[in-house]
Amino acid sequence: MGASQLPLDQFFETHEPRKKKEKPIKKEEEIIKTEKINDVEVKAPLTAENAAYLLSVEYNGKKGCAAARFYNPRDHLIHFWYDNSEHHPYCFSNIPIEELKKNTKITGHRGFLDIQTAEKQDLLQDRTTQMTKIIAKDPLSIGGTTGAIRELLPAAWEANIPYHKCYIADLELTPGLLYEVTDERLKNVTTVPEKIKDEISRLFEEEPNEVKELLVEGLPLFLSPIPDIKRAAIDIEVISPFVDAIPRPEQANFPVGCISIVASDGTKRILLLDNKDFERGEIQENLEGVSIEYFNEEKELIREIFQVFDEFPVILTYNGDKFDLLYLYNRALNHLGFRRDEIPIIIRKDFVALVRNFHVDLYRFFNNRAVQIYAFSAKYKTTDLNAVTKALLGIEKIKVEQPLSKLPLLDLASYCYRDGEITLDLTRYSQNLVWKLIMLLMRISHLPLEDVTRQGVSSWIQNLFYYEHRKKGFLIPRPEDIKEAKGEEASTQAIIKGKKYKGAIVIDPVPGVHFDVVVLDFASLYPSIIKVHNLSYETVRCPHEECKQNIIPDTDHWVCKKQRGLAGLIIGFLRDIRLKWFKPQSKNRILGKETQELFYVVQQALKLIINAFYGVFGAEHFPLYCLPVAESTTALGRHIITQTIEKAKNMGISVIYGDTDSVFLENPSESQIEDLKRWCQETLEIDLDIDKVYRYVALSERKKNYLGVYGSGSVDIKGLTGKKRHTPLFLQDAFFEMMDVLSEVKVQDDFETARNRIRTIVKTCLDKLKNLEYSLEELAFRVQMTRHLKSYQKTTPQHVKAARLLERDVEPGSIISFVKIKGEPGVKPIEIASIDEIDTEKYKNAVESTFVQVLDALNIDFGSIIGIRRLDLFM
DNA sequence: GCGGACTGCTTACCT
DNA sequence: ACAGGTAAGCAGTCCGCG
Repeated sequence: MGASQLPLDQFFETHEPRKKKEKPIKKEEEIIKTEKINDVEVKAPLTAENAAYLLSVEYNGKKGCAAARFYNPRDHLIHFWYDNSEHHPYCFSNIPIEELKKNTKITGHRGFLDIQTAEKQDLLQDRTTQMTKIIAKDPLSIGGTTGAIRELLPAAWEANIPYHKCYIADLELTPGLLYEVTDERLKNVTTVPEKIKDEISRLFEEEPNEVKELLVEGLPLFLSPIPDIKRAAIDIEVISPFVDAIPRPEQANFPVGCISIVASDGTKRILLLDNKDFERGEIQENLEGVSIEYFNEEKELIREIFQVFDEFPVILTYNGDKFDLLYLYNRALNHLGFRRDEIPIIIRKDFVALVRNFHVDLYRFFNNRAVQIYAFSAKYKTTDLNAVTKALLGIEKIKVEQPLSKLPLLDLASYCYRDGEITLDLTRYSQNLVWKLIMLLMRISHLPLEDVTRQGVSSWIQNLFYYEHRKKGFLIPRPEDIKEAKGEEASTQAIIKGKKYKGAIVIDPVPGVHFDVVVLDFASLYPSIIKVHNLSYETVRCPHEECKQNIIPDTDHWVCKKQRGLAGLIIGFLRDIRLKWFKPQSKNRILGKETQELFYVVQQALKLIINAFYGVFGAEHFPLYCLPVAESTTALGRHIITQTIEKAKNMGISVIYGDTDSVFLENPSESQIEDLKRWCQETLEIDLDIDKVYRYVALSERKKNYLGVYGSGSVDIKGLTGKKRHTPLFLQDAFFEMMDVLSEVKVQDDFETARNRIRTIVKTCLDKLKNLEYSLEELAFRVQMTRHLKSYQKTTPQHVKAARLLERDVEPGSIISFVKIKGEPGVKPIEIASIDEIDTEKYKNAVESTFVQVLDALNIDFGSIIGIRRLDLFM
């Protein structure tokens, strides 16, 4: 297959002219130096029989070159490979080479190596341009130190790309794929089953060559087997005398009392500091089959865990970057007298790494908003370990009644073990779904393992773009180049104050109950728009006079008719291969469970990237930020939904609601649906699909707020207060009781009985409230503190008021549980409130407004439901 | 001095 | 550290009120 003849040499000839073998060929040992972990170096070349998966590239300062790390699935070890292609860091200047050669500051720079001319394609101007390539001995000489080469130039291109990413792009490497070394070169040896390759290729027969090239490049990423890399989760507990304060990893003042190690090879260990002041307690149920090892000295315990780090190619933690590994490092170095070289941990700028293998902090991965929303449909709302495992695995952390530092040793061990176990399981459940997802995202973004799990979607997409630029010989524009070429003015005005441009539209709902509602939506609307309308930073407001007539509706922007835009090309390909192959085939039983599962994860990974594409063009910190692209995308989106609604109305269909990319149709006939779909396909070139069919939908006049009941009786609740996570539990419960009632409604007449049952629910709820039969926990509003307590300067929201009454540190992200009380200050955290302080009047209002949202839609008056007299009585 | 109208801040949600 | 749009509740401000 194509990828097995990776055109490295060809690449170097066209884009990377290299001095022809002036240097003596290195001896094999030097070229293929692999290291067995534990510092025992062995020669284990990456041969065809010994091929290994590329996991990362980094710059090795000692050796002065790029170092790649591979996972060998046979010995489960990490192997190192050092660059032998004489690749060096570089950047570009637009100053002619002769002139630059005279600049002695540059040619005399201590890191200066060479200077060359380079022909590059300038996409913004749509022309080729002569650039001067300045090559340096080390990355810091290009940038990152004072007086670096990029600072000596009036303007430098491609000077801000971290060297390891640069190396990956230039050698066209794909982390996550299988490599061997032949003829002293890294060679991708991934193979794709011929049959599948042929079938997919057929689907792309009509596509232009550029797309076919992407296909050849892309298929191995999606189809090659994903290694189930041996990995261990670790979790540490610190014995602190302070009950409420979480130990500070920077200080690491208290001993590490317990460490759990739970690994994919079946390893189950607990390392315990045998503290004689502590009660031992009894062995817990979940510790069966776990090896519990006692240490008299903390130093020995730490030494043991450092040893363990070397036994596994990948160490998993949950928040290890900010806590566990940082704590271990500082504890070992500053309190236990370890030498730096005895600690296998490196504190890097943005994360904590391991010297010889990999540290994956799952907290950072699950905290990624795109992962949370697109991969896991926002099943977890907060990203603490408990919330995530509860949502994904159905398992929770062990609940403890007393502070951790007061627990008997074996209870602590049990608690710690569970944390390790669920951390590992997060990567293992559903046939390693999360692990496979990570590996696929690595391949698609071409980012190393440690980067892809920590960086956001903008960085994934940035790297994917840069990779394609380098591969095609396109000059990567600087942010200011894009700004200058496109202007900074938006041509639309946002509805929300402080936003940069206008977004989607939401159709005013037609209030009331509507039976037999069909919801149609445009499949990945924004990605489709970007593809179909050729939107990209270089094509929107392109330099050609003749394209200026090609206006995007509702804006002053135009789009290129001459060149295919890179964004549209890439996203179009990713979208098409997902829709045409992976999504349908993931449901194809004939392929067998394993393949189906792989395809499911692939389409999930693609969805993640695809959905984020539009957003990054509107994000100022994205290096290819281009407001006109984002603005054109939403403008076309508005145009498309508006046209569709117009058409539907002309066809006599009643459109009762719509939001961004969806239209709610009341009781349309099948032929009407078909006609509308065909019209969209033919006129707008975007596919309109049936998303869901409701038995009935209840709409109020509020947007983004509705209730739909499916034929099966299950209820879809959108935006209603009763479902929001800060709503007190007693109210959520009453609300869901009402939902149960509504799910049984089949025809209009059923609302009569429903109404009576709802009346009972509301009355019971209000009665229990009046008699204070609810607990403080049930009455608590649970609101997240998104920032540090002191940062609330402008106003003091209630949850902040409550948090301040706690008189302790409250970490950003934590949930404050508070109740509303009579008199000042109006709220109290449940920790210090008592039931007789409750302000029932305020709660009554909350009950009313929650129910009113639904009753409004059913055209039922809240007063009538509980009876006006009751309301008076209540007060 | 106080309440209503208004704006702004904050959170949680929708697409 | 991907976007904008909407709802709700409260905090804070301004204005009128002989």
